[in-house]
Amino acid sequence: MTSPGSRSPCALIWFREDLRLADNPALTAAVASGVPVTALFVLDETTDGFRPLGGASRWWLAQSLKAHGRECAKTGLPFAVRKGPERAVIERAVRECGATRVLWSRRYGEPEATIDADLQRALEESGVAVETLGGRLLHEPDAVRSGSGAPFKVYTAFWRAARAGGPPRAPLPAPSRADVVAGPQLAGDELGDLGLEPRGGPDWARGLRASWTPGEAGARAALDAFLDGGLRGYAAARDRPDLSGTSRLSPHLRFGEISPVQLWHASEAAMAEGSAQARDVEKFRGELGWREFAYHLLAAFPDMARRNAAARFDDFPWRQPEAAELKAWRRGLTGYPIVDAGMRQLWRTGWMHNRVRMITASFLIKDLLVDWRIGEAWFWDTLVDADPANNAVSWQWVAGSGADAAPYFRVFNPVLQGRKFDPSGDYVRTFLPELGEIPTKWIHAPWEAPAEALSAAGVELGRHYPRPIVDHAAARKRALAALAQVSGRVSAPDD
DNA sequence: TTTTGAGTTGTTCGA
DNA sequence: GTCGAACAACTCAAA
Repeated sequence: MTSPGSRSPCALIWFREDLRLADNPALTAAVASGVPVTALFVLDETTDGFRPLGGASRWWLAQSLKAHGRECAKTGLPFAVRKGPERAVIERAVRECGATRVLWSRRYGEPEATIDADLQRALEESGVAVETLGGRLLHEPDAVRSGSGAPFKVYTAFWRAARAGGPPRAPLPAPSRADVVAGPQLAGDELGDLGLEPRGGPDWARGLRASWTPGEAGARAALDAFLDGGLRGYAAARDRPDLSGTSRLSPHLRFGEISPVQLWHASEAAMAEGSAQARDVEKFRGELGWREFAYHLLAAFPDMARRNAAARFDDFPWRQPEAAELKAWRRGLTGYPIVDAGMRQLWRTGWMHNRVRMITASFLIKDLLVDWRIGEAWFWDTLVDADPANNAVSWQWVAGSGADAAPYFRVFNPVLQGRKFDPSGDYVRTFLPELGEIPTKWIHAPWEAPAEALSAAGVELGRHYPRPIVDHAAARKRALAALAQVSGRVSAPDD
């Protein structure tokens, strides 16, 4: 065994949630250093405090790592994947390849940020240079502050302040094969041995395979398709689950296959060449803004996935749901078509339209009065874009337990929402084939349809499709009463 | 310090 | 059918 000192210096790029070569500041810095570069990804399922990835995310990660391996190979960058505790794996890899510098893109949640800081200190004490760069976000979460220096708790103010700093930096090109000086190839684990993909049992990943192309090239293709057709009219169409009005870029962003900086400038270019209107581009950027805001809040409230940001919600009288109720929600058998279509889209494709996420979440929280954390956990397990910041912040937003003060009366009516945002009923018909023949007039409330219409459509309620498991009007009253219990109303002071 | 206007995404009721 | 007001009271952000 040779001592590290006898090796020629090299740089280790540690890929994490930035599985891309283009616009990757850490990678660009590694390549620019001029020393040979080698790359590593670590699958850590043992370190204390990490939230295990959900099933859909594990599937995505497996595909994304394969794709990333191919991209690295094309560029001449040695890439390996290893399983084990991050810190020990990185320290060992540094010794093995004699790395004199280690680079990575920053992570923002906990315990990741602390683990990174500790590792950086340890490496630097042993004489290894460490460079941590941004790349996941447009703005560092702690760089945007209100006038009083506190983190923002209201989106509009946050986004206004964030944008006051000017447009984001220009995106970086992917290093070319000629740029890359290949370092030593680290021995790695076979992807198939990592256990990321489901084995045995029903092939639930089939729908995911049919719906997505994970990886940097797939991300680029999704962006091109969006720029081609989706961005024009985005402001209006993004709320319509029966249209293809959204970018569907969320899982690619989640795993860093594409960066928000790239998306920002791509939308800028589309506007410049006249293929998109300012209104649509602004709306799209606003969605990037929500992602930024979620990370901003997560930095301020690291417990966002576990605790109510508004402490008064700790006393909220959640119901202990019956197993059957929860099962009906998860399987899409609540009897409310828009809710059920959403839950089945989620199960089948690993993704749900944003509008329908709000409706299904509102139904669980407000209609069934179930603790938002139960829903958050289900989404975490089943969404391919399950993001530690977005998922937790969004569920708390619907619950009203988030940092901002939500109007107490924000309770979604699943019938009205369905009629308003899926007016054709095509979204429901796509995911609830048993309702395929029901006329649009009753598609969102089949129990209101006359008996003849139901039998003509071949539907017997309670047999082919369930009756509503709760009465929404009554559930709404119950939810408002429960919310009143934790309202900030101060009882009369007895002074 | 105090004040003021606003707060992604809603629903219902009554005119 | 359409429209505007009402729906807690609170917290946030900025003036």
